[in-house]
Amino acid sequence: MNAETQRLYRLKAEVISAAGHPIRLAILDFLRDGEKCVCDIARHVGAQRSNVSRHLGVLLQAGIVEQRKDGLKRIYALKTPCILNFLTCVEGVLRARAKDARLVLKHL
Amino acid sequence: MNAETQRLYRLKAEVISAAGHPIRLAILDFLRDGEKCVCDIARHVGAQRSNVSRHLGVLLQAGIVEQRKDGLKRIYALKTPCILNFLTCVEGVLRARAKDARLVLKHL
DNA sequence: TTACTATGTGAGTGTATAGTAACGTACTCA
DNA sequence: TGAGTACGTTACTATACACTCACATAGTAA
Repeated sequence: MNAETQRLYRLKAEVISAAGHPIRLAILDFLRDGEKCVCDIARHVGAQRSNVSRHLGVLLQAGIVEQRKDGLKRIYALKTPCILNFLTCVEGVLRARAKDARLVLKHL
Repeated sequence: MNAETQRLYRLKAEVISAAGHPIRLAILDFLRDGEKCVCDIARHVGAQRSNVSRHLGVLLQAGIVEQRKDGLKRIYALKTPCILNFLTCVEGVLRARAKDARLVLKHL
């Protein structure tokens, strides 16, 4: 594996791990129905505003969301909604995990 | 957002962040063409075997890969190949990022 | 100007994660 | 039985990350 390939994996990992946090996931799911301001997002996910602001910064830098100013507010929106499709696959993983867990229980 | 929803986001984030590491991403990409043993994987990604073994443990626990024994070797395979579809979306994100970067450069 | 609102950011702390080296285990073959 | 191979695991250090508090900034409205 050459350096260029490694660099690409690093960039991809950056994007993926930006989505791999409970709060950021909740944010992405919330943005599914349209753009929102930080205050709404913070209220919805139930976290402190400064913390949410940081998480939004991570998503913004990863290129998953985009931002625009509207007076006092900053409005965030999904930039690449295909991220949400991925959640379907993740749910599949969780379902398979749950099934395995049930099988283990059965054989105790 | 209630506790159950939060728990679900935590579980999903666990799966996603399991994929969000350069080496683990390289492993998943390598498993695309079929099951492999740890020794082959370690050689391919160019990391220490013990390190690769840990990363495989993370992927295993997340339910993304599965494992079987074959004599001395442990063979790992993708359990939910839909994970790879996601990489297409991630590449889209990176392309958009690159495009933005070019635009910024143009206006310097 | 002053007060208020929405947001971002720096500093500090605690926790989680990555990587490595050394050791233990399980299997194979002579 | 003993040597060798393919792994996993433990213990350790270094680094990264999440969270909070306090403060800075920018717009708004009186």
